[in-house]
Amino acid sequence: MEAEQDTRAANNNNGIGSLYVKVMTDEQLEMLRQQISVYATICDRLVEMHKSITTQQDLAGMRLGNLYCDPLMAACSGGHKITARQRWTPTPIQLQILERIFDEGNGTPNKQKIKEITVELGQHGQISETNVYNWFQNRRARSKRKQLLPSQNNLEAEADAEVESPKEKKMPEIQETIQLHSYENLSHTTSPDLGFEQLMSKIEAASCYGSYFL
Amino acid sequence: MEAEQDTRAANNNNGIGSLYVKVMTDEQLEMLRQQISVYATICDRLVEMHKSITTQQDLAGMRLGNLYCDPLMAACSGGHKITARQRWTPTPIQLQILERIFDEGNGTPNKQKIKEITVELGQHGQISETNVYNWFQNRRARSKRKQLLPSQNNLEAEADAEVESPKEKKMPEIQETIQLHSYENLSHTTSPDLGFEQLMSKIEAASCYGSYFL
DNA sequence: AACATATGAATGAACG
DNA sequence: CGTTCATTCATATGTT
Repeated sequence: MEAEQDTRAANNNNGIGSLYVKVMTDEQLEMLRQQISVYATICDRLVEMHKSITTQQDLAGMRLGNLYCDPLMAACSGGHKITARQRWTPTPIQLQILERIFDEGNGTPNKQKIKEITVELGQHGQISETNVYNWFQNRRARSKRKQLLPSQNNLEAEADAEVESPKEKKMPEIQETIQLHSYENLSHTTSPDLGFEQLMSKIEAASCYGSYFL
Repeated sequence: MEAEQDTRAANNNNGIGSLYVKVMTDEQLEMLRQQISVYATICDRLVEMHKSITTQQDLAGMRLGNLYCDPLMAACSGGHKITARQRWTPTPIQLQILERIFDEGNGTPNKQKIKEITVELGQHGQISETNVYNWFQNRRARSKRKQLLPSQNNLEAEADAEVESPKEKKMPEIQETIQLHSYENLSHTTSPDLGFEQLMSKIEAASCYGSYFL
């Protein structure tokens, strides 16, 4: 298919019959082909990987956590984009109420209380008991944490500040569960699968070509 | 397939378009551009997914075959400290097995059972009896709680959970490869990585164009 | 667009 | 066992 159009390339930018056709040189065309086929290959490989991995993972049953198919969502804003929000966000009013309840002290709301609160907040927006529950959990945890780290500094060690918390084992059994690792490091240094790195470099190459054409 | 003649004909802005060489019309060029950019986007997304997934997996302990440095590690003075993960995270395979056992009913595993399970899971990653014990405790508690808090509409979760394959396996390393379906379903509605399906359809679309150009 | 922060949610562990 | 804590993950939002 790339036989005889060299000639065209030569005169493709004269203003002749105004625009009539844009032509590409053989080389350009060829480059495009390569690029596309590279992309196609990469995609296939990636999809393959993704499937095999997710199959395993989903299989495990997890990872399906949060889907909010709020029935209301459909109703919201006259027949338009279903902005399926993936996580609940308290409305200002709800937040206000929550904060008030939280400040009232009274510690952790029990189940009954949560139900009540949920009902109350429900008048101001979609909400579930779980949301309320989580909110209090997080609120408590984070307010506590704030107290503890007003001025914390470490020159270099990043995340693992409070590393060793000497845990006592209550179970009479073996509790040799310590597991090492910082996954950041691992994932950066050791590639999970060899093919991936190669793909990445190919993608970069492709993008490189791409910058010319796109 | 049908395209070649047609597209040329489509270049009708001027009759002169009939340069009888293989050039690309604006439309074709545009199509190519779109195709490439689609591929680029797809690749990016896929790479992203892949990374996040493999990261998780690493996290989950896939890669910690090489273990924990023990108290010795503490002695590793100086700047380099291998950060130890403080809490156990089941690998997908372990999770799978645990879920299976849980679903089998049989309530709370007794000590003996826990020992057995621990041994079995130990083949797939570091784990202790305490971990197993806790896992069952939590699993039970939370599944019970879920009944009481019907608010969150995870309508699917249940159904999917029961799509368990009747396939029986004794060997823990057998991978069940079902449930791609449920994954896909989830993706259709709203899923954490919403987009995979869309990507797939785009890829198909791209391949479609591709069949012409490539 | 890369990076930072806030926060909802998930979950292992611990407590009473 | 039921409940709570602590940590982590993921996403939404904001900043440079």
